[in-house]
Formats: sequence, structure tokens, C-alpha cells
Amino acid sequence: MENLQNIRVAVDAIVFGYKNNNLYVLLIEQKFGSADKYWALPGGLVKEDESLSNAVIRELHEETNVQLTFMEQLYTFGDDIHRDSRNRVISVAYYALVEASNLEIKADTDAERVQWCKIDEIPSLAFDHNLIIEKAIARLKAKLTYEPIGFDLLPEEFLFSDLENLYCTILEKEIDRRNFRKKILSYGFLDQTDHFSPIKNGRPAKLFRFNQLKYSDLINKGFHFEIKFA
Amino acid sequence: MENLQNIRVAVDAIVFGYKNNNLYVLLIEQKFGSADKYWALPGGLVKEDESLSNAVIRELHEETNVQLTFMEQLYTFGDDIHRDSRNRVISVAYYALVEASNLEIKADTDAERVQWCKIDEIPSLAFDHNLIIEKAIARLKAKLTYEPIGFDLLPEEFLFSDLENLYCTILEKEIDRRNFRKKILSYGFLDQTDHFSPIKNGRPAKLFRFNQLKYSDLINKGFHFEIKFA
DNA sequence: GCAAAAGTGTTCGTACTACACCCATGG
DNA sequence: CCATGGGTGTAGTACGAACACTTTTGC
Repeated sequence: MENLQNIRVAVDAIVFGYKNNNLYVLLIEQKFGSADKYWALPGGLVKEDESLSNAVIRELHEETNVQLTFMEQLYTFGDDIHRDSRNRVISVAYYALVEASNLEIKADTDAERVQWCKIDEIPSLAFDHNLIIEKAIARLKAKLTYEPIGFDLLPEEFLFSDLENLYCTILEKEIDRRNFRKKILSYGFLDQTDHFSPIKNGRPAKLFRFNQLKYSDLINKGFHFEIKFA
Repeated sequence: MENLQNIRVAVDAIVFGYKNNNLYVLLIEQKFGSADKYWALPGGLVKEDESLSNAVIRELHEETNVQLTFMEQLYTFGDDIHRDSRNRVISVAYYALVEASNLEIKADTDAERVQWCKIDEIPSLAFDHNLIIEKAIARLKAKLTYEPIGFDLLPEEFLFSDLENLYCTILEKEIDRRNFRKKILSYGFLDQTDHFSPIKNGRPAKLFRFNQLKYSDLINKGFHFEIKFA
């Protein structure tokens, strides 16, 4: 009854980072395969006895030295039968947001080089990886407006202006500083620390910190995060 | 280099329908396999030379006689390695919304029986299909509030009270009739027909029709559909 | 004292909320 | 004339949008 099937299952990892007021993705230069010399997303074939989410975390670690504990599933790419020219391969894509600045990335087993790539300077990648990144960015943009995930891209303690910039950059919109600050603060899940920014320019700025507990409390009370733009 | 991999790829279809003020899912009773006698979602293994979306449309048609042209990808289930006790199988789940009342469903090749099942009377299903449906319902609820997909569950021409009921039922909330009507009509993508409901009870009600063109126009102008509830 | 970024309040308009009565038909 | 569901308006409130000047520091 069961038809013989020869389809391989891969996972790919989109890791977003934010530095210097720019959004980046983590890319590797492949060592092997027909896509040799192409830049690509970290990823690879799933092992028979591992879950999809473990597979993607393992591959990411093997290829970039980045160790995560959770990635969110994005989409499964399997409509283009020839997306990999060698075999029929479907790929389950996952994404994560990390604080890029103090993350040690280094090429490993399967990768020649690893690099952060600015989102608007991504070259032509192996397979359908450009398409995958496009979809990931769309998801990121959407999610940014209805879940407080921007904080995952920032250090534990951050400036309000960084948060503001992050939103402006990723969503490609202008925001009124006063209204933005008022709104975010009104939610009450940010703690003001008594530390100040080490930056030498202008008036010193207080550092803030996202309070996961307070946020969870709010959620339980039916709170719904939302940032809208004109 | 390439590890040998023996993972099968399946697709499953969640088809939502709405009748008698209730939300339903399409289920089949399986003919074959270890899950014999269990009810399950329509679905099956992907062929090597077909896209994922074609696979799910084909399986749905083969098993239920329902012919769709589009289904939206929901999620890929592959974290539970033993979700199918026979082999390692990952399943890419798709969902669709149909007008249930005039759809001819009939068991076919791979299914013993086909049936609409009320969403709150779903028995214990084969594999992890209860989990899949749960996830589909969550997505449906979310999507209902920010995209005008409710109309896909209704006939071409429908009563306002049906639309209202649909929202109340699926979202399990109360809505103020006047405000709901005002808001939806203010969007301007509903056409009032000059037909009246054939129902014998009470004052005759006008039938409405969703105007896809007007809606697309609005979207192009930056319009964003949204129905919120207290 | 000047450059650079941080911090802060008020007004206005729009949009959501709450709420109750009359209307058209069939039996 | 009664039962049943359809159709409609208004007043109050709350939230988002627009908008500019003062403060603190380093040089």
C-alpha cells in the first residue's frame, strides 16, 4: 500500500541579530555539496531519531557555534520540487532573535565561514534561501507589532533610543519618540535601572530592562501587546 | 558525507466548515494502517514528484471527494518522533475554510467513511491529530480577527446575523449587534443584494455579499481589517 | 557656550463602548 | 395581535496623533 518515497527532510535556521542600528542575518559559506562556494543559511538534514527542533538547534551549533535553546518554526518549503538540484528535499525553516553583539560565532564542521550579513545586502544564496529569508523578515515585522520580541534583539539593559531605533529600522517607519516612549512605558513591563549609558555623547541616558515576569502577569490578565504605526 | 535518512513526509488537511451555528472539521475513518478504526484527518504520504500543496489537495480529494484549489500551510509536526508508531513520519499540516452546507463529501479510495465533526465533539483521533486540530483552531481564531476570512465559511449571500453568529461561535465571545454591524459596514467591502432571506421567521433580512474587489482595493490603499472584542 | 541626545505635557480628533426601542413579516 | 428576528442612533469615554522646548552632559 505504502508508496516508496525518497524525500529528504532538512532544517534551516534564520538567526536575526541587531547591531549598529541595522538588522542582520547569520549566513555560512558552505564547504560541501553542489552549492559549494555559495553563501547559505545554516542548516542540514534531520537525523532519523531526532526531533525537528533539536535538528535545527544542532545544525546551527555545529555550523556557527551559536547555541540556542529555542527556535520558532517559520514555514516548510517543499513546493518547489527542484529547490535542491541533487535530490528532492523539503526544508523546515526555523528562526530566532539573538543579541548579536556579544555572540561568538565561528565556522565549524560543515561551514567554511560564518558571517553576519546586513539584511539589505544579502547576496544571491544557495537553494531558495533568499525566499526563506524574505518570509522570515515578513514574519518578524508582523510579530514585532503584536509581541514584545524586540527586546530579544537587544542587550539585557538597553537605551530607549535603541528600542525606538530598532522599531524604526525593522519596520521602515517613522515614529514619534514621545508617543512611543509613553506607550511602551504605560504597559509597565520595563524596569528602569539606575545605570547609565556609557556613551559619551549628549545627555546620559537611563538603561532599561525588560521584565519577563511583569509581562507574563499582564498576559494572564488578558493584556495584549501592540505597537501600531501611522 | 550525507547521512542515510529514512523519514517519511506526509501531509494532513484540516477543513473547517460552518453549519447550524457550529464549527465543524472534516474527518475520515481510516481503512488501513495501524490506526485502523480510528478517525483521523484526511492526509497521506507525499509523492516524490509532487509539491506539498498539491499533495494535500490530492489526498483530500481522494479521501473525501472535496476538491480545493488552495490550502494554507499551518505547521509541520515532527517533534514527536513516535507520532506514527510504524515509522518516523513528519506531517505538514494545511487548513482551509469551506462553505460546508453544499459540499458533497463521500468516502473514497483510502477512507471508510467521511464526516463533519462538531469542533467540541471531536473524539480521540489517530496519531497526534487532536493536537493538530487544536493548533488549527488557534490559528483560525487569530486570523478571524485580522483577516476577513469568515466569509469563506458562509454562502456567497449571507445574513448579517449569520456573520455575527459565526464570530460569536468561533471566538466564544459576545458581541454587540449594533456595533458589529456598524463596524463591518463602515469598511465598505460588503454589497447589499436585493434578495431576502428565505427564512419564514420574523422580519425578512437582506442578504449581503463579500466584495473581493473592493476589499483588494482597500488593501492596496493600506487598509487593515480588524475585529476586536472586549 | 555649543553640540548632541535625553527627557517631558497638552490639545484635538477619532474610534470604540454601552445601551433600548421600533419595524416587518408569518401565523 | 402576538411572536420572532431585523434594523437603527446617540452620548460618553478613552486612546492615538500631532506637536516643540528644556535638560544634561562632553568638549
